[in-house]
Amino acid sequence: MESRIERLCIEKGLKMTGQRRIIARVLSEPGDHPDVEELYRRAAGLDSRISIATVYRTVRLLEEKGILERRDFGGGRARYEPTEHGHHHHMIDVDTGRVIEFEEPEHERLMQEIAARLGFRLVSARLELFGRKPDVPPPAPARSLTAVKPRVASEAAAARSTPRPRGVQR
Amino acid sequence: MESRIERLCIEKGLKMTGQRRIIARVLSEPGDHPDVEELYRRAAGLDSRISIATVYRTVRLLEEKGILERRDFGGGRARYEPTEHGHHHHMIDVDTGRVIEFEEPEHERLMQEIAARLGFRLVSARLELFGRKPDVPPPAPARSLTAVKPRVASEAAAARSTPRPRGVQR
DNA sequence: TTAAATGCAAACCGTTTGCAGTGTA
DNA sequence: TACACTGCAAACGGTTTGCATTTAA
Repeated sequence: MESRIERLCIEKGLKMTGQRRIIARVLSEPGDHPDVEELYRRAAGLDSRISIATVYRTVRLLEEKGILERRDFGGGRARYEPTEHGHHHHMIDVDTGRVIEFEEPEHERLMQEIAARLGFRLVSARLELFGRKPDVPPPAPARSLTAVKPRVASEAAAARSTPRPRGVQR
Repeated sequence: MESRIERLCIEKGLKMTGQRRIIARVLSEPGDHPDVEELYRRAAGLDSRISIATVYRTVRLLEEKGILERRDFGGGRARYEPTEHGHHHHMIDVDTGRVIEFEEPEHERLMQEIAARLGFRLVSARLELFGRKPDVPPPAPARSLTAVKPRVASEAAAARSTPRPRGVQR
């Protein structure tokens, strides 16, 4: 079965290698925003003949072709999502790192207005809301936004990513 | 003459070394958001006995003390500004990298509302507008957001920083 | 057949850190 | 005098790249 992204690659004239097909398939999984390492992990799970260099080259190529969009939610790693849905923004759960997308026409209009007031033509915009579920108290070893994969030397660096809710740093 | 940040350092019980005093002074220059290299360049201009490791350690310490805030406007380098003024957001000129701060109460309210609608208590938020002056056509060697200091190997990386206006990559 | 894609390992860049020496309080 | 701070250089983590090899079209 041919994934959506695979189809787009073919349309753009890219060669569909085995590795590319796997990566395209993983990227077609809906509703998440994996970083390159996560992508690599999932892809390697399907076919171990994939190197992380290929994953990096592929997401970069796909971004240049307009098939993917790169996001930066802090933590020092780029995350990717398929380009498809219109303008949308992100609500990030600071406890789990989960990302929820939303659209907001009123907000769209307001941003145009602000830019115009400052004398600019709006090229792009980024709105990210960092929040916490009020009913669920933060789990015991509080997992911060960037705690997806525990690391050693750079944990501090990850925890310091912008914006960091006061009191959650480690 | 004692800078605002220097005073805050003393209040927090930090030792005021010559290097620290210089860095504090540079950081007190109003209305910009330098990255560490820029900070280092300016500080070294005032006193050459400053190493970049000290600049990194200082901004980190000052961030932990709540005196500075770290920003990420893409380009792979953290930028810093003094913590002082209330909630504000940023309009970034994609041609020059210049940053304009603004406040917007209506927007503040809207963000609370969106978070609540999604079932979250808002912890923090980030709104960044990337724009271009409509009257000034992009200068010949188009200076992108991250072109503050021309580099060699990582120019491509810098140009790919989120969000990147299509057609301005190099 | 050939240009594009890959794997490997080394390079790169921003940032952090270990250690021995320096300077503030 | 004690301990925070500093400089240097090496380490680190994410990302890119040179080169020889493989592979889709």
